[in-house]
Amino acid sequence: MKPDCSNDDHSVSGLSAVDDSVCDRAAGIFRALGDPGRLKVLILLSQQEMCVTEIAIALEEQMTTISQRLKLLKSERLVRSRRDGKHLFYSVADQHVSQLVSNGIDHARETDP
Amino acid sequence: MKPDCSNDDHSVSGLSAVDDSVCDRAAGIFRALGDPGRLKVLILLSQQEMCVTEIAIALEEQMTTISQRLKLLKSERLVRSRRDGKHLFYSVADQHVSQLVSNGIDHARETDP
DNA sequence: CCTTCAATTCACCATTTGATGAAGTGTAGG
DNA sequence: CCTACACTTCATCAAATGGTGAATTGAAGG
Repeated sequence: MKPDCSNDDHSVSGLSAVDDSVCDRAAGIFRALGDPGRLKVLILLSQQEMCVTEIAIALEEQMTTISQRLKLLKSERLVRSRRDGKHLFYSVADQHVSQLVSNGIDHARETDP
Repeated sequence: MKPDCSNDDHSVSGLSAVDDSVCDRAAGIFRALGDPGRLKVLILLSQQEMCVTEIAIALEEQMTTISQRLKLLKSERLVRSRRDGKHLFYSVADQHVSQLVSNGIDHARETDP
């Protein structure tokens, strides 16, 4: 039974008919970005490829903490890693990710402090 | 002390020098988007203005659940509300929000299933 | 092989989160 | 004013989350 305020549907943006699995995946991505610690890692990696120790030093955190964050970011395919000798170098998975992060930061800046 | 893998900084994108408070705010926004339930509400509202009851029916959830989600989304300034008689109509705060959601969905679709 | 450095995994903890039902606002109509 | 409807707030609780130190894996170099 429809409530008396119901409106007839007229889809607008490219957001109509979003598959549940796609929705879950998108939420997973946003969730991964939704922690200041992980976001800082991504901001760093948007600027340059870095190894775990470097990130830990830059953010003044324990290496194990950074490793955990990277694990989650990687499980959402937001970062990639490449081994070089003893080091594992991480970088943003693709330009799309930096874009997403950048958009979020922009929006954060635009809405009144 | 620098690790032997250290690289000289050469900022690239518009993401260098991100204020801590901005970072926290951006993370807050992403966190709000990072739940399938809330994301579904936003996807609905990206298409049209709706009252709480309508949203609850559309998503087959309890009204109190939807109300809680809307409260969080509003606290992050992702949605606006407007009263009309007994009804409270909610809509996306601005086009930027739909854009952000849309980008996330796109990214979710692009990365292999 | 043995040691060292880099990084991950594991187990544990406190904290946060999200749904839920009961109770409380607030608006309109009789 | 009193009732009905629309919605929010509150308190509760199980589940998920994030950081931490100890133990583990993995790659050089002697």
